[in-house]
Amino acid sequence: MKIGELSKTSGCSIQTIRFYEKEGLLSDPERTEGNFRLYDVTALKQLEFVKHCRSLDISLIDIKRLIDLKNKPEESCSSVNALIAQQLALVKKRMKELKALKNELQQMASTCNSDNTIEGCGIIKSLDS
Amino acid sequence: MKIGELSKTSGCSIQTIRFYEKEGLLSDPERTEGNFRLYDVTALKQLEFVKHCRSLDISLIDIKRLIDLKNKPEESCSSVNALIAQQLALVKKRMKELKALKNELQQMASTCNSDNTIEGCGIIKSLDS
DNA sequence: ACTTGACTCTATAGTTACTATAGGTTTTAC
DNA sequence: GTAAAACCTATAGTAACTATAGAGTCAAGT
Repeated sequence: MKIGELSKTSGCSIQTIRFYEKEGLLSDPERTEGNFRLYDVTALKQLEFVKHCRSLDISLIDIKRLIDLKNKPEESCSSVNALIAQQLALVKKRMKELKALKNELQQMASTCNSDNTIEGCGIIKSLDS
Repeated sequence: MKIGELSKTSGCSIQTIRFYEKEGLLSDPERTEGNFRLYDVTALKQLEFVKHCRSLDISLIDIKRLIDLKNKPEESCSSVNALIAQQLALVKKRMKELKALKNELQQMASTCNSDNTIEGCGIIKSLDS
């Protein structure tokens, strides 16, 4: 299949596919005589692997590491484990931050009386302090 | 004070201060004869306003909007309210996403037996599916 | 008076993960 | 045969900074 079909099948935009290729996350595809990229099911699977990792917010560099690890099936998977654990720690940290944000924003929102002018606005006041 | 002192007092890096100025979040400061930026307490307050907004993950564009609103003290503060509400919605949405991420990552992590090889690694398997 | 070092200046490039565009080529359908 | 659709590469833009290069300014010490 050509890139347009891969794009539709995978749900990745054409530019994103070309971008992943340039970043080394997808192997260089075959080309037609006219230089069009040609993909097979293996390429689709590669792309879906990347997509799944991205949906977990794993960075492109880490995805590359995972791909490299995948290609060494006999090695220990402790590095895979470590990578996922690190990702999990990152997510937990961000969640904690967002929780604090949410609290402050809710607190602020509650101080705003929408009949008021900006002059007396509780939100602006709390941002100023 | 000069930019170095403002940087230390505020906790913002020098480059960030210059960047905020270029983006119009801080008013253009006085200059010494030798073209060094000169700040006063007002500038420090402006910077702290920006910093506080950023700590709430409010985008620079929205901070600019808030600053513009601050300068119209007689207007209704409903737009301020709307902006904060929108920010809150954003944070809530991201929290929901992260919660789902966390669950999947935890689920994945639990399938990894660190004695195993990559070949049999449950994490890689779930990423492949 | 001179030099050294700390501080500042502007302008530019790099970061992440894409998205969008320009300008050109190839293929497909009628 | 031609027009539209799909494809190609290369480059610039996004957000919010951070880092660098190369130059100018200023204060202290000799």
